[in-house]
Amino acid sequence: MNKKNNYLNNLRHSCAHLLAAAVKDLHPGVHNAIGPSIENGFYQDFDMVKWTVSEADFPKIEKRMRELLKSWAPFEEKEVSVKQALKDFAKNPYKVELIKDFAKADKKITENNPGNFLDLCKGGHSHDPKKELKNFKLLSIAGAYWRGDEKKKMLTRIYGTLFPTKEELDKYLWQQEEAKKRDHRKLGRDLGLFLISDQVGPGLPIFLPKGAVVRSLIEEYLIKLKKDNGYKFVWTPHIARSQIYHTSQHWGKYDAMFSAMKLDKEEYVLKPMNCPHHFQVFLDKPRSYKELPFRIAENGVVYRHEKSGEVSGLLRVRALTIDDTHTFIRFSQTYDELNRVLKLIKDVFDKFGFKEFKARISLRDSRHPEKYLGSPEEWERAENALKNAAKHLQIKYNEGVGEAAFYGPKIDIMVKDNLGREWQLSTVQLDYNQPKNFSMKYIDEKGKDVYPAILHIAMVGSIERFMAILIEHYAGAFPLWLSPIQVAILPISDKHISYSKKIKELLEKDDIRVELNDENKTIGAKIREATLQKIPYMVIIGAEEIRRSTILSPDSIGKGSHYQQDKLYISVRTREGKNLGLMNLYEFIKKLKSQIETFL
RNA sequence: GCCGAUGUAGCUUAAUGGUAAAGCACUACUUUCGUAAAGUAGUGAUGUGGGUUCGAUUCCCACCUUCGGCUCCA
Repeated sequence: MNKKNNYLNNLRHSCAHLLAAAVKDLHPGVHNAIGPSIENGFYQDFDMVKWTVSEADFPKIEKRMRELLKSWAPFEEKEVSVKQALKDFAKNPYKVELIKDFAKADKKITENNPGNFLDLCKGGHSHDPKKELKNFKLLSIAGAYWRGDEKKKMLTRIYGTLFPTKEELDKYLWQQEEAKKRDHRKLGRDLGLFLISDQVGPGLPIFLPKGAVVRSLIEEYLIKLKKDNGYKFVWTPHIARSQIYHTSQHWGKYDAMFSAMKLDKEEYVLKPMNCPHHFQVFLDKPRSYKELPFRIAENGVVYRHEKSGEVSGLLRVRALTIDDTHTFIRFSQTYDELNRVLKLIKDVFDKFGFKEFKARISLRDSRHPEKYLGSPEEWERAENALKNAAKHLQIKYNEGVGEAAFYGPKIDIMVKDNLGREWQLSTVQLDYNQPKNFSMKYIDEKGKDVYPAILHIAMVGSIERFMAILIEHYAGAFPLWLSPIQVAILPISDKHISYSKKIKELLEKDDIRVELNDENKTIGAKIREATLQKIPYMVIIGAEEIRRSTILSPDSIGKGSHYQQDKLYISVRTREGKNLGLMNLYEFIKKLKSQIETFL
């Protein structure tokens, strides 16, 4: 952590003390637990005992914080004995627990008291509270378990943030507002993309016609990309005998599995992952080394029992579609195949306008070889293959030692969206374990049976989650190629509808997704609606356009085949509000096509 | 799942222990309009199930939905 961050963290952490002081001042008898600084602010946990606190109390608490701040002096840490500390905090069971733990760990115990508020703290504070702690704001309230342990008591957590200057605080609050405006749940409704029905159930999104267009465009793109690069698509059903997950060793370890159902006399479950189904494809017949790399893919729907409190919009759902890919390789092919996959992943990011990304490579903890399957040499080779492939493609990465699964190392790729937020999208996992569980083997040049390695690949992860990320990334204004409606045709009055219909037909003939607004509304209202719907282009048609066109009477349009696109005129406006003026249909279609090809 | 908040029409919001208000949207009619909201009228709602009460959308209980959290360690 750099110096600047330390300074900011110290201020935020100090502000948590101030919050604790204010709440205890309002309700003597509550216990303050811990109050660290976090990524965008700080929090303070309380055991409210017999009181309650809600966001409605924030103004009152903030006011008290400001009052107390007036009398606060610079923080000073004072080392005290265990005995003294236990005496000072005898009434606070959380502090007592901490003091005892620290004593056991032989840590120094320090206290501070910036202004009639004694607290236990390791240090790292403001040297000028009156000045430095001014620009804070309480944000939200939530429950959190003491020490993050769901078996322990639930405390009340108050979140807040603080910045050194008012400008920085305001900027942060503005960014939060902006993120709220882009919230895919709000845009999903406003733009008619998807809905979540109470009758169908939480975490089970339904895609409306426009959302379904976006969804299938994403899927079609991924299918084409993969097909063009040697992947064969398969299709697998959504349930399987429970036994298959015993074979894969997921049973009992994977807690998001839905309860089993009885069919005839046997137990079946909804599939929580596609892997075992895909393995059946490999197992279909004896495989030769000549068939490797053996690549199969499917946008496979899986079902995961996410905790009820964790489902949210499209980000966390219970029915999701994974752009799943399994590649069976021989060991010597690892590096080449990784290179190939990572390159494709970069293509995907390009296509969707993610300019910044970085990777995390999860490695084994070499001090504990017993925790991993396979020999240290195999691991060494696989890990190096991952690192070298990332290096070769100039992907920045950091290493997570000890984060690998027991069956192989992996690489996860995170992208940065247009608001600067990071999302994990892709994952490529090496697996030496499942071939053994399922007895998947190929026959090598010498006629010997050999276990392949498997690459588990998801380029965008869940299509639903990816859509949520895209909606927020683009703030609902999808690039032309991905827009559910690409062109809105807006006749000025109903005298111009017939000509508009012809234009619509001609655009549709060129595979442009068009919507004709023939409602009885003013042109201003139609423009407003199309703009709010974030439709990239509006085509405005009135007397002027028709007059300029070679065919003067709307009735004559389409009669005979003499019309030509370059003789039909339209006016064009963009969703950004730019008036592109009069142009003929040929020019317009050419413009659209070229823009679609460069995926803008 | 747990803690807290929440639930009024398709959306955004109002009000009340005694007929639930409005804007947008929708429907009909009028208007035929030139680059971000034409006019008039109409349809439409208290999440579900219990309880208290003469009477509940309002108070109480349970359930459900949605939202913020539950990884960040004095």
